[in-house]
Amino acid sequence: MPLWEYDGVMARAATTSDAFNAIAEPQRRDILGLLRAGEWPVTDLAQELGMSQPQASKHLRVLREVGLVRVRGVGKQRRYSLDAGGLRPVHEWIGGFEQFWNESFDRLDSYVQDLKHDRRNSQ
Amino acid sequence: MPLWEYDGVMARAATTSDAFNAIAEPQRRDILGLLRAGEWPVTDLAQELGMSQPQASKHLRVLREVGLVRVRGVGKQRRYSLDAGGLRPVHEWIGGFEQFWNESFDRLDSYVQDLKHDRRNSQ
DNA sequence: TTGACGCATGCCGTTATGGGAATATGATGG
DNA sequence: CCATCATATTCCCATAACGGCATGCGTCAA
Repeated sequence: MPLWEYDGVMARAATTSDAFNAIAEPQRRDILGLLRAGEWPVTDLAQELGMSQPQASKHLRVLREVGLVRVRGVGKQRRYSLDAGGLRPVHEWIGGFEQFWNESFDRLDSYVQDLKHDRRNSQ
Repeated sequence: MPLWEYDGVMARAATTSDAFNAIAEPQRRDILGLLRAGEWPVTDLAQELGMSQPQASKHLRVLREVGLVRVRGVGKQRRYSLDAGGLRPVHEWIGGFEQFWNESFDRLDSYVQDLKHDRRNSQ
């Protein structure tokens, strides 16, 4: 049966396919943070962040695939650098909620007012 | 053996425990987006977004646990509302990269310059 | 109290994911 | 070509996470 006709149980969807998911992993955020300081060869980066070399490579692969880092070969090394542009969509999405942060307290406050009101009316 | 002495293979760590992970799921982002319009009872929300009621409840639970939504019982309904404050840490983290967005082109440009240079020298 | 409605949970099946360990691949210097 | 350093990939394990489905639970009206 062709894949496009498959109608069985749909399990978990792929998640390491966009910036949102890439930065959901703490270690990948650490990597990005480190890369703000400039280029890093994998081994140094792994040691600096206390992770194994394979793990570093794997995380870097994810970051590469979603376009958050770039690589450049220098001798036997592969130096990774930041490509922060990929974070822009996330920033913009979050930006759509910025106006609601300050409202939070107001809403909570009016909510509390409602509670008081209800209590007054029921005692 | 007590959990704290367990030293076997450490598998995947829990991921639905903070805002970063909560918003990594597209449907949860949809829910948050919808909640900007105000309070929503679960069923309406599920229908509006084309997801099953149980799925909506499950996603809402995650959002509740990481503090991105609030609930309020109204009759038999449970009305969910936005608690955008939880997005603030994400926004701040991303903010730490904002200065690198515009730099991106410069970096890419100098990278291209290097390439040209290398080609000139090797032909 | 009994239905009915609205929602939360539990269970199952499938896939994704992260970590460790071992191994493959690539580039460099001799 | 060969040995070596730097990385990437593969294999395996354990478990988290999603979706569908069935069911439990709480609230309200009759």
